[in-house]
Amino acid sequence: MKIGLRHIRYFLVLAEDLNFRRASEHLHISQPALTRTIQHLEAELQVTLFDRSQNFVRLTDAGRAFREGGQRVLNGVEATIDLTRRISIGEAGALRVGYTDFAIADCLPELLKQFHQRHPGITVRPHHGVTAAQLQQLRDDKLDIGFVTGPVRQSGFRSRVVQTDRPICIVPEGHHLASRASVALADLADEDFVHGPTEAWAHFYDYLFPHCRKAGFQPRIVQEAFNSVGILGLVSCGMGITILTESIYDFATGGLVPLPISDIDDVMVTEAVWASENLRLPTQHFVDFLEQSDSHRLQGTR
Amino acid sequence: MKIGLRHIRYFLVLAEDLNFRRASEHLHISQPALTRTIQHLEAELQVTLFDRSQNFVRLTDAGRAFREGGQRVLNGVEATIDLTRRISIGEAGALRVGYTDFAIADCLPELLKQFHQRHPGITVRPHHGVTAAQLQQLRDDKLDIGFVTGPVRQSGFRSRVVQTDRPICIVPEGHHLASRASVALADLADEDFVHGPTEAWAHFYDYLFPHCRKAGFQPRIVQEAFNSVGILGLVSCGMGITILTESIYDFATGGLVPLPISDIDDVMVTEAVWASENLRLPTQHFVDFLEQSDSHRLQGTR
DNA sequence: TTTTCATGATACCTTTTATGCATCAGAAAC
DNA sequence: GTTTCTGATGCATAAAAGGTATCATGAAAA
Repeated sequence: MKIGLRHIRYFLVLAEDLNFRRASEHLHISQPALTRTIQHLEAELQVTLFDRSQNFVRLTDAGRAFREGGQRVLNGVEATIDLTRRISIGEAGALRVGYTDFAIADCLPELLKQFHQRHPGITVRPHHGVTAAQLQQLRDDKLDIGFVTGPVRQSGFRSRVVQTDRPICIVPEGHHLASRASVALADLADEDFVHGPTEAWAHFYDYLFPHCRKAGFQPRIVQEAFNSVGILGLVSCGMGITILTESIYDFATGGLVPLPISDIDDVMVTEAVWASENLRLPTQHFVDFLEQSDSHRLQGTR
Repeated sequence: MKIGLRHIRYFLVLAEDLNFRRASEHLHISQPALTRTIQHLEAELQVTLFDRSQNFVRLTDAGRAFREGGQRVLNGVEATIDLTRRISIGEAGALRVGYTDFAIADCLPELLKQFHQRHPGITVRPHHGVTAAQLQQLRDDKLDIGFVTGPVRQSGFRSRVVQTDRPICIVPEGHHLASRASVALADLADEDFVHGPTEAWAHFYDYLFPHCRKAGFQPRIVQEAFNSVGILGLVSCGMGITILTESIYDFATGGLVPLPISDIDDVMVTEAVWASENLRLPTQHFVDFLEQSDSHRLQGTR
């Protein structure tokens, strides 16, 4: 015969009462049933857990150890059952959220904060990644929600615009354009550009380069940085100029001048994107949350 | 029906195999028995743990959580059973050891180190206390073994001499006796003495004062310190002289001069003392250990 | 297509385990 | 003494777990 939770439950009540009859009443079983269960437990352990006499019952040293361990076990079982139930109804769980530099710089912090308030049991696990990487991770079920540079129109995904950014030109202090109130794209034709990694940033440049072509030039890339912070750093030390978004610029530490671009009318969108089917419950909750929050605060914050 | 360890064991094997038939073979039960056990588990939890199809079985998110928790529970049960068994045969446990300043200054560290080598599963819990306090704690079953200033001849206790100390006189550097090679007790009759707390140190002064009386004087106490370190401190800053043991003097930081006392022949004994009956297993092991170690290194080390 | 094979679920019966009732044996209280 | 606690035991019953045979379904083979 094997030890089961029943033995531990009975044992703990008896260890509390130190009286077979009273413990059996608390357990709503007969006294002989309790006596035999404890006997079986002791036989299986090959350990005497209680010193019995007609006058008193008390724990042995081994019994005390078993009480501590048994209590921990029961607590563990209860906690496990509770967590499992909560996960199954979507009250608890983990949500793997991907984000780009553009998303984390603007809408994401507030969005995640509000989501956490609504679903405090769901742990958000953020993963930084460029758009292409996030889409692949979504396909591989490595990610539940991505925040990417849109628009995303691949099949198998649904998406929702969460943020719009107007691109701005960023030049170092002292640059010959720095005193201008704004620039037109054509003004930048002869400038040196600092650039993000070409492949990884494809989604951003897919948006930007057509505008440059329309203005009659191909940006001259002189430096490639690893990420947006790196780009701003290279610009601030005079390696060239760049085009990014206002929210990214807010992260700059100084030595930079932002210039509106007069002849770009459309905006760069950041979208939340998720698989179109077989959503895990936390993901479904996040999608529902996104759609609800549309009624309150819509799209980009600037 | 309630969840038992059986359900968890079966579940974990199935979560590993993800195949009812193979899992049932690993469990040495029939496939229908496993199917029903898992059904009962899911019904009791009100949670679907496995996605089943004719082609594959896989864990749900909730199932993954239950697997982690269940594994922890089983590990906890196993560890608890193991510890309980080891305690019951005396392989593990706790030993509450009391000690005086005299004991800790000499024999105790080596003794405990050797005991730990022989019984690595037994945790020694040291409790500092003067002789009287330790004897009371032994009576109250707050302590298993005491190391006290002997001799102890109260009924209900057994004891064994573990250390003998020859008292020495300790004077500050520059004291008028400091240049002597040794002193006789009578030489100290007019000195100021620094003293331990009278009541707590009764067992030590019961040993010392009769010698003084025989030499024709009652020590003049000018300062009472809280413990032996305090006594040495007060002596070193010139408040008076004291009589302690050589092993205690080894703890002094400087500014002190030890002087043998020529006319004290007997020694101060430190004894291990324990209750004479109903010993806990760790205590019994320690007593056995003490009696064995007598054959190797006997009594005091100096 | 049809057949075969492997899967998990069910039905039915047997075995094992747990429980309750009645009772015993020993110590303490009266 | 007698009563009244205590925990333990014997026996019958109920509940749980297990085994065998079989079903339904979908994938792979013929």
